[in-house]
Amino acid sequence: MSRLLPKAYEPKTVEEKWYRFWLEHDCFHAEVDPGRHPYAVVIPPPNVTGKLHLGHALNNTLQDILVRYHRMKGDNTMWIPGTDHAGIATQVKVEEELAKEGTNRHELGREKFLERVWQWKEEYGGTIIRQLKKLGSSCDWQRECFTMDENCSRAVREVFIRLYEKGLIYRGSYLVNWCPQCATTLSDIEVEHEEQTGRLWHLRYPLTTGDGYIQVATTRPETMLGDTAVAVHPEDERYRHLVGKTVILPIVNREIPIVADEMVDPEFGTGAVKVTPAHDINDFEVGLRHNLEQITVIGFDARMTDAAGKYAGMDRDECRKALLAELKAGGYLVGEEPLTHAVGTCYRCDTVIEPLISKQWFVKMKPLAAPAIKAVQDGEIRFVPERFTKVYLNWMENIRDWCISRQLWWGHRIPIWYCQDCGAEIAAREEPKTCTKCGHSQLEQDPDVLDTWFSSALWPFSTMGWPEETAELKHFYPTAVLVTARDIIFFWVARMIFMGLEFMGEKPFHEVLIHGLVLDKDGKKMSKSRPETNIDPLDVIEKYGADTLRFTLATGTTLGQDQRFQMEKIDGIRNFSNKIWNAARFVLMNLEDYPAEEETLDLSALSLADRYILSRLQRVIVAAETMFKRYDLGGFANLLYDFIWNEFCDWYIEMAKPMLRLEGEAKRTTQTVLVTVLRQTMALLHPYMPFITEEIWQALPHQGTMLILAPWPTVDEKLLDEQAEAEMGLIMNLTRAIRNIRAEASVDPGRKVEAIFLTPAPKQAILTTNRLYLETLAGLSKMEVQDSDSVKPAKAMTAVVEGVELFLPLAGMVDLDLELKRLQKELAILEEERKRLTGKLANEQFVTKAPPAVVEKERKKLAALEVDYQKVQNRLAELSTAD
RNA sequence: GGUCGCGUGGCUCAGUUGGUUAGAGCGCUGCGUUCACAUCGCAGAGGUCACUGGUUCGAAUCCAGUCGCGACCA
Repeated sequence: MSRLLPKAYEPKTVEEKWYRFWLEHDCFHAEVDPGRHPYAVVIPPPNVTGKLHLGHALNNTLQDILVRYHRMKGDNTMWIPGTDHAGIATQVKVEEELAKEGTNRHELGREKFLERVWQWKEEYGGTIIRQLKKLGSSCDWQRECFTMDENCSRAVREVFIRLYEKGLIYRGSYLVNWCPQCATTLSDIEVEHEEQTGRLWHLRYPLTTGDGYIQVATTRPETMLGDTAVAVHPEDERYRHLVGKTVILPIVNREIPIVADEMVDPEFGTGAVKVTPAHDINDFEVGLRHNLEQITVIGFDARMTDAAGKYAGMDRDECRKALLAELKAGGYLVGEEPLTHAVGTCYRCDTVIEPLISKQWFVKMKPLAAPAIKAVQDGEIRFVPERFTKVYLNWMENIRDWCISRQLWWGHRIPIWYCQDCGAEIAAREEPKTCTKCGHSQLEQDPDVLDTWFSSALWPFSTMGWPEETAELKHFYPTAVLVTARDIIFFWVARMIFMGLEFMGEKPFHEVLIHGLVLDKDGKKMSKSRPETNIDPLDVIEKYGADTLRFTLATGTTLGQDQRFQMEKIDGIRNFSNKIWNAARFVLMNLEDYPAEEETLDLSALSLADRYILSRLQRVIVAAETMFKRYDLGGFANLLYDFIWNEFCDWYIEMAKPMLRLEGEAKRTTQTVLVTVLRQTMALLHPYMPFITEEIWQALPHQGTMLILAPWPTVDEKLLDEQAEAEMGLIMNLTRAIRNIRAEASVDPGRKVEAIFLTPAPKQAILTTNRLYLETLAGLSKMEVQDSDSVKPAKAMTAVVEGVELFLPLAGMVDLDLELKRLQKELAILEEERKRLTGKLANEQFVTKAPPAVVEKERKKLAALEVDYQKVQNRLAELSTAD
């Protein structure tokens, strides 16, 4: 490989090259190996027809970071990828395609339609997988799964049958969420609640006795045709006398009772509500409690049914208008007011949901929820951040039975057959030939399919071959961590937990890492309706490279918090990539005479800068350990950014430059440190930016074949060097002080100046041994180091840094006024801080109650401050008298 | 209505169990093109940490309340 790297980093070719290389060397694949510590992750399977969006990019970046980190740490790391068949979403797409051809699924028939869906899947299903690869995801592609493949399908049937046989799956009549557009039921969580401004109509229902009315308030007047009661709160004084009486339902002329039920909120509307058990979930429950008739007046097509009398056949919205007109004419409509309320809409198509009674399949949840609650309460499964535990528990504890049948064709067909002769209901793993009851062979399978989430709930074990007792399950289950966004806790995380506990007898994962959403630059959810705010991650990868996208997303991550995505940020990280690239170029350019084969780090030969940067590197390695444990991936990314840019590039490389101009051991040691630090830094950064780090690592002297499989850096305690960090700190502060003076005095940047330092002996040594750094970094022509009581230069710009008095006798350039102002400003700052500290230490309470270490620290601080303060003050006095 | 989160320099955000003079990136100002990088360097300006009260020797951090924003559940 050429060591002549281009001046600017070009991600495209580099990324393609290394991804291919890793695949060719099978780096992502893991085999069962009982001798090694397993680390398994299953991907949240994206929608098979989907395209990568920024949410996926974040989700998979985080997973890949964890996976690459653990792989380098030596764990037997396996990341199972795959896709979800996404029932409604996929079916809708294919139906759209059919519509363009002027046909539809009913004309095609079920079998032909499913062929089309599979065709579609073959054609477009690979898209998201290819995109995941572009992101750099190091998934074990040999283990790629699909929720409709043979393995997963078998697991689905097995789970269904076992639950059925246990009595935990049943078929029942219940009020379900019906989407008239998608023509299917939806589970409770597939319904989104949208705030809408509607109206609250007040209707009066005449009492049967003829002596008055009861006034009800409703947002859905058209459902009155199916009213079978009026309800009031049992303790509502206004209505107590009416409970038990009946009213005549206007227009319909049905006599219906007034019942008392706790469900009614006396504060809302008139305090009396109409009860429509067939069209509202609360009313449905009231109906059950009071034995009310359920009259379905709206059908599956969102049109009024025959039970609606003369309104039959009318669309629900038209019916509302017509009905209101008639009610008004009849004097039953007594008022209306605007009201914002939550309306249930379909999460797919946004159509307003119609609650309807129908026969559906349900999973009985209470028995399954109990262990799932316990596992989390006992801390066996840990949510990160912890607060999501509550979200989960809240939902689990109030869970209702799960409606799992969907009136779709694309999905796992419910494994139930009905005997056309005797009506028996047969659950079977394979299609039965004859009825188990009557022996006849006229069997018909239930036409419905299962909720997509039914199959994804089994994902952690179905992908490892369950119900077979595979070696994979034994070794890799439970998986280590599940990484997902918080909007999917109910849909998926919760269901995996109870399914895992029920069928594996063990939780599916130890930890759940919940990350936030990626919002647009205005902090709004990205949506199709505002395409201008949508950023396509593939465009970003194309332009800036996957590393940049990954690092941008990673640095923006704080535990569980949403992040805004801004292109300015991308630019910043692109610059960071370029910075790394050029730092590497610099190191490589200075390695011509470097004997890579004999690389050894001789501790006794290290310069202060060497000791400093090596020590700082150790601190980064230490931080990695604790930050990864806490899942503070964003924090560690920022730490690396800072270490690389500020400490390594801005300081160490600049200090290395003069060293590299020397000959012999000094140069060689510097080369060694440059290589060592850069190589280790590339390792630390690799989980975040796999491509550029591999590219650089390969170009540097190294051992082993590739960085992706290189060992994770470990701390070398010998290199932790507090003293070096402190001494370097002094050099850095003096450098800054000199630069500051130079800038304020407008000294030409190219001009070298003289500097005199006055300080007691211990610091003199530090300054003299490290004079090369000061001279180079601060632009000094010569420097003198003298005792504190030496004669001070009369005309000079000055500063005091950590007890060191600094003089720059800028011949002909010293502006006395400017200098006085500078020093006065400095003194004011010191003065304020001195006051603060003196006050604090004078406080009896503080000295006695604060921890001694804290008090001691403050004392030392004050002492050091006093010195500087005095010196600045003296200098000011001198200048004033000299004037 | 319930639960949760957020409110920190012009903008976007960090801030671990309360303890240096509250940090970063972008933006802004001034200077700078020979020797890794102008996708850069150096220097600098800019914050009563939403508000009120409380706990504490000490609060951006803990508690209570108020206001504003967001999410989820009902």
